[in-house]
Amino acid sequence: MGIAGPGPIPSPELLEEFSQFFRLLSEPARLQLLCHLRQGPCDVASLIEATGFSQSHISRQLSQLQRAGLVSCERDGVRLIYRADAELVEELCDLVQKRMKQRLQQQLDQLQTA
Amino acid sequence: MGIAGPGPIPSPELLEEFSQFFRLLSEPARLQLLCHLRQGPCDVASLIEATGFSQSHISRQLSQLQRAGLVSCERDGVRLIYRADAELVEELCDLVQKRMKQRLQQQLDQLQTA
DNA sequence: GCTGACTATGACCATACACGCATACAACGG
DNA sequence: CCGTTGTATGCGTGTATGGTCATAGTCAGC
Repeated sequence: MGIAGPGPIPSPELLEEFSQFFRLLSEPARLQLLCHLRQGPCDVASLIEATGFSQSHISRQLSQLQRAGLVSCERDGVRLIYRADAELVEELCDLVQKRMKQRLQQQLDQLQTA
Repeated sequence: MGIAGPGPIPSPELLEEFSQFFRLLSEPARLQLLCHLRQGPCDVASLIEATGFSQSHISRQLSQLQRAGLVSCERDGVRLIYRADAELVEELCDLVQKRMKQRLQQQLDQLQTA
């Protein structure tokens, strides 16, 4: 009885929450930041260096991820060290990736039988 | 070694594909359509009736979902019957929902110990 | 072929938001 | 206390896209 399973249609509020969550992952910049942080905790300077984004942009994206609980940070003096919190993102991406492979394989098969 | 796991940072192209996929689910309207279709195959008129969206809007959203392989359709005379294809969406939503419960529970616990 | 029902698409507007710049705020060292 | 460094935020801009209306396309029956 998940949001997308058989059963009553979820309330607009619930739909809104789900969509907001997925929206977080719908931006390459944020996914990129999450990928870097999955390598291990990281300070903002490294993220700037690695991604090429402006400091302000990164700050905003990280705070969004933090509000969703996907990322947390601790101070080291004046710097902030961020870390990726949930393995949820990995699981989600694994599912999508599996599905992508599947679809590509199907298309391949169709080309070969034709 | 998923996109978000430890290992090399995924290419921009891959990040873009993932984000596009998640973007599909980042819109309440599309989630709503998916929810309805999970109840069973459905023609467009019913979707219009159920959601209150305009015909053109629904048509666009469905074609987006179709391109991603989340939905497919067959003709019944002049009408189109759509059906939700992947259980992927359900799995994704289940994961997110599990995570949401978890976070809410944590917040509850914090309130009770304080 | 013509008509009527259903669906897709082009044109358009309004809004959301990514992104950068400048600046204000916070924390350490002198 | 003041300068330096690092982070957050107000503001402006450009772009993407949700949503509607009008219209063109598609299919079945007469």
